Amino acid sequence: MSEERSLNFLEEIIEEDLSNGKHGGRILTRFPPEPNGYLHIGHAKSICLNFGIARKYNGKTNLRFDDTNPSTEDVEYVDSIREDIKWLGFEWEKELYSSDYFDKLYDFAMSLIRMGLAYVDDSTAEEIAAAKGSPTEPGRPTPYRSRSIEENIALFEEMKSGKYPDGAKVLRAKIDLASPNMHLRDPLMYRIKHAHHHRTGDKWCIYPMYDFAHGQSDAIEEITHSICTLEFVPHRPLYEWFIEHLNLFPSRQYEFARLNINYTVMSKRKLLQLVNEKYVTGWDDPRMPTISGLRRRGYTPLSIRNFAERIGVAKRENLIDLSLLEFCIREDLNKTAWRRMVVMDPVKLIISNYPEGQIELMEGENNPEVEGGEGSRTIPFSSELWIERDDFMEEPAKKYFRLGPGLMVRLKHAYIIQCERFVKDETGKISEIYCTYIPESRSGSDTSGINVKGTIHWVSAAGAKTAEIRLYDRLFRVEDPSNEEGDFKEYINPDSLSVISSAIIEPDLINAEQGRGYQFIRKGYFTLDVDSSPEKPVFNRTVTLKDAWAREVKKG
RNA sequence: UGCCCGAUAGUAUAAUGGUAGUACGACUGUUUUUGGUGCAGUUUGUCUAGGUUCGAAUCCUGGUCGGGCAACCA
Repeated sequence: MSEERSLNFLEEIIEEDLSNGKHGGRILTRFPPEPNGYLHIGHAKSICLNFGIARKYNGKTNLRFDDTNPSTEDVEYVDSIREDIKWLGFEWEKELYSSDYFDKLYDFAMSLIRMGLAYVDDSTAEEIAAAKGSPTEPGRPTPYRSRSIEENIALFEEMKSGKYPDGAKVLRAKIDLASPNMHLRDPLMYRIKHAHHHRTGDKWCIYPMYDFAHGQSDAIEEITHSICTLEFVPHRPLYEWFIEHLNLFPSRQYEFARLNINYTVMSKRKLLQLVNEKYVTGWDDPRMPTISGLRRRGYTPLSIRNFAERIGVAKRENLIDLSLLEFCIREDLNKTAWRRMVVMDPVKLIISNYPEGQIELMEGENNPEVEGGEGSRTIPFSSELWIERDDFMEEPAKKYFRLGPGLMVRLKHAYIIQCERFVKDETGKISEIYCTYIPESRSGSDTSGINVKGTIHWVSAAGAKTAEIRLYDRLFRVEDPSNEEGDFKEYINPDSLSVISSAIIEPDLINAEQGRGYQFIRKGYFTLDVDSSPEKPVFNRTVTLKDAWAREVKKG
């Protein structure tokens, strides 16, 4: 293992355990999603942590679906979770389900009852909540706390057999109603839920609570390091209480701070609202921070893994700059994306000294970052071209390196041109720009000796194809929507999506492949969307390029 | 006003009693047939008040601030 990067606190714990010979040097972690939604980038952090730590220390990682609440869970989610983890580049040792352990868990509950450490309570949810007291006042026992062991056994069996309706009874651990830790005030172990489970069907009508399932599941699998997020810190004493009293394998729980990124939200509940209330088109909307959304947006597994590595792991609350995620995807795509030319806001450019009707085939390397360019494609050139409207200024600003009356630029992969004149339509909008080209300046065999400051992209008008382009921006207008007054949805960015219905694309882009990143030169990184058809390609903008000129303009 | 967790540049994250460093961002310069990339550089920080110590970001005490905990959710 490389020691270049310093260890995070979890790696320190593990190295210490390893040097103490704990568990015979065996490391087994687990990733335990509840299949009630799609995975998001926060889960990606956890996945990279759990799988990454195991990989680093020659251990393994189980995938365990924490499916103890049938009313919120579904196989649709199981499938998407599996796909997302694989896509991120990780392989699990075993695929398991908390529901695999329902029989064992039931037996565990019975033994606790026999030890006098659990009881059936007939109180309503409200009564139990009221009797729990408050953080500053101790709780009181309900009348059912003193039931005999025999009665509890009989009642719990009846609960299991389906004799009672939902909510009629619960099974609680008998711990300490005065504990300063609310989680220890006789927590619920089982509730009655006559619901169909996506794996166990109708076999059960009682289901264990998280606290009675998670630690024991870890112990059954002999998980050595059970890594979860900070909100479970107060649950840890309970996790240990069950393991201790049931005399199980001593799995240990460790907690880290969950990921937050600015200008988005990161809770399944909120993401579900965005989907259900149609603020986005689905879980995989490219604006969503879900793994499937990021994938569709054009993010690569490597960029997300690198991101997870760079943000680090600690126990303090954090709000990561979106710019770091963007840096990570640019870093990867810069090295892998194929360059293409696309004009999004076109204006006609006519080269008056180039033979009308002539077509010349230019060559453009696919990837200048790689030796050999990963091959090349041909780009037709002719006397009529489309260029970007903002690559021309009637009255050029200072430090403007593009076209303007009398100015010269290079057409990427082609010739240097000089602007002669321009024409406006009746609305005052520039409709045509006339230039002359310098024949000796052809790209690759330039003998003109002329140096120009600017290079612009273009597409030949003859035979030009079009595509729909979807430009995405941050989903929210504020950095931390969850911490603002009122409903977080009030802070949605109304301009998070803008569509260019017919951008002009160079001919080769008709052959664009699904899953590949493209850099539209000077514009950004793009990828083909699933909505594409052969007649109508659709591209998603993954991220813009850094734009020093835009910053210059902004500064005034 | 109980218990628990935390506090280092704008944002993250190191330094584990001995030179406060790294990344992103921002800014400068340089290279460039992408105002991209690359390269070089600049910028900004230990919450606070005490204590221990030759020496404290680090250990101790008080305070302040932020977060979590009283779902038949996970």
